[in-house]
Amino acid sequence: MAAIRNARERARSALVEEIKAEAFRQLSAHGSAGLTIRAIARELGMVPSALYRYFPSREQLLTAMIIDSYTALADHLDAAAATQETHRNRWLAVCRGVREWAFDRPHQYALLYGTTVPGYQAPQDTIAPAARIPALLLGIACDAWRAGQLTQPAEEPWSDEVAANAATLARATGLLDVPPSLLMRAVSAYTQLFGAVSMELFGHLDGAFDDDAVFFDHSITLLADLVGFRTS
Amino acid sequence: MAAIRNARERARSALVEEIKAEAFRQLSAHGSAGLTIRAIARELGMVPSALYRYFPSREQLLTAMIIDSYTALADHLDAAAATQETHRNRWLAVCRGVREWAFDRPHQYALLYGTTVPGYQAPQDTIAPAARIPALLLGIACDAWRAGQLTQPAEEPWSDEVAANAATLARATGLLDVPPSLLMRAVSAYTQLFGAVSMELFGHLDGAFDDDAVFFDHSITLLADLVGFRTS
DNA sequence: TCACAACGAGAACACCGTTCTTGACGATCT
DNA sequence: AGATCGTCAAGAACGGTGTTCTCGTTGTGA
Repeated sequence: MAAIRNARERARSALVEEIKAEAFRQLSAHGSAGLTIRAIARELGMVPSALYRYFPSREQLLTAMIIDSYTALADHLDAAAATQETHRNRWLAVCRGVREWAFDRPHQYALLYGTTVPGYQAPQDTIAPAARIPALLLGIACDAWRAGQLTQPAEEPWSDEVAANAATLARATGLLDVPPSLLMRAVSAYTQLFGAVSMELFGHLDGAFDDDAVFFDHSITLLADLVGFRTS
Repeated sequence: MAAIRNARERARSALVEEIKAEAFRQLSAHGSAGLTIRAIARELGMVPSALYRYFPSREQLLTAMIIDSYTALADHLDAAAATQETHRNRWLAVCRGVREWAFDRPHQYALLYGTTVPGYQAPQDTIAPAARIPALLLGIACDAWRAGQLTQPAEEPWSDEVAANAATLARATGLLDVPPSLLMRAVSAYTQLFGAVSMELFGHLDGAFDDDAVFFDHSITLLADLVGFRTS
């Protein structure tokens, strides 16, 4: 960020932050459907049209909130990973961190990982912050492999098709020094992680367990084993 | 269903079906945000208030659509399972059926498995049709076990907490004759399945693979192994 | 045949996102 | 210092939304 030039710009960016803060308040209180330009303006003592000086549309405000949220989640996960020594425990801490973060702010999680497709558009600005999360997980798995802390995956039937896709994945992530099969397993675990959190949060596990957290923990353990993390 | 009594009731239920059909048309064309009472009425040549004779609110119309959709998906999956002989192939066919169904009608899938609600409410009427899908998956896994077609799961560290939750799961599903660890694994696979479909559909896998279908197939194979399905 | 319930139409209410115009204010240049 | 110009908040307005209510009409069951 460039240094703040003058009072006007300072006031402007302060107001942008205030608007987002109020928007997050509305989001957590009433969900994204209740997040309304007019309500934000009302709460801030402005007139609705005034907000258009700062965000060209409701959708762009949501985009800004999505970017901030991805960043907040990624920071939260970085911090969770930093608390653990072993690779396996770092991986598990990140998984638990996702669930924790999601349940503390369900509407914000839903903004990121809930329905995002009216014909689908992921604004270019959101993809970089969003990519931090899978990158963190894959990074931990790769670090473990490099440190010799992963059990060798059993040889598996490995068709040319799968091999080609695994190679593309390696290229897309820039992780070319590890076995592609590891990357595939890690991405599978990544989808399982968010599947488990979303299914629980959105009520698809209601009534199945006494304590969903225990199932979640068991579930990420199974997947950590699948990726190959050694029990320390 | 009771027999249709008179012309009025026949007209009524026909109109209910027409409204839902038009609503599904709007849903697939413009997404759930573009699904509007007024647009449906317009298309049907009625006035908006007239629809309130048939559905007391937009939300209740959506609820009816959700129930129909769960039923359609479950029927689709039943049919997919019926095409296969071995337990493993039936399981895999169901997994592929979910993805297939979802990508044929993304908005309808999002209605079921995307963000469900501000503050959450799953109307009681939706839970029975929704439960058919996990029941189908768990049923296949249990059939395989009863038929001796599952490899024994390796002994795993099995805390009292996990055991208690597994027991609750067995009770909730009524599947008391199979190892609880199998049920836990099957539910894990269930969350992974919908995680993989949702992540792909909602754009969280964009750019990772040349062909997402290949990754998906590989992924469900990994999880089928985890559940214990023998490669035939 | 009559009374009642169900029905469609229409107007109205309170919201929503967004646009446009108007007037004031602050920063900048001469 | 004064004129100028861009930025800003306000207000009114437009077209859209879900929903409610009233009012004739019309089919149905007694």
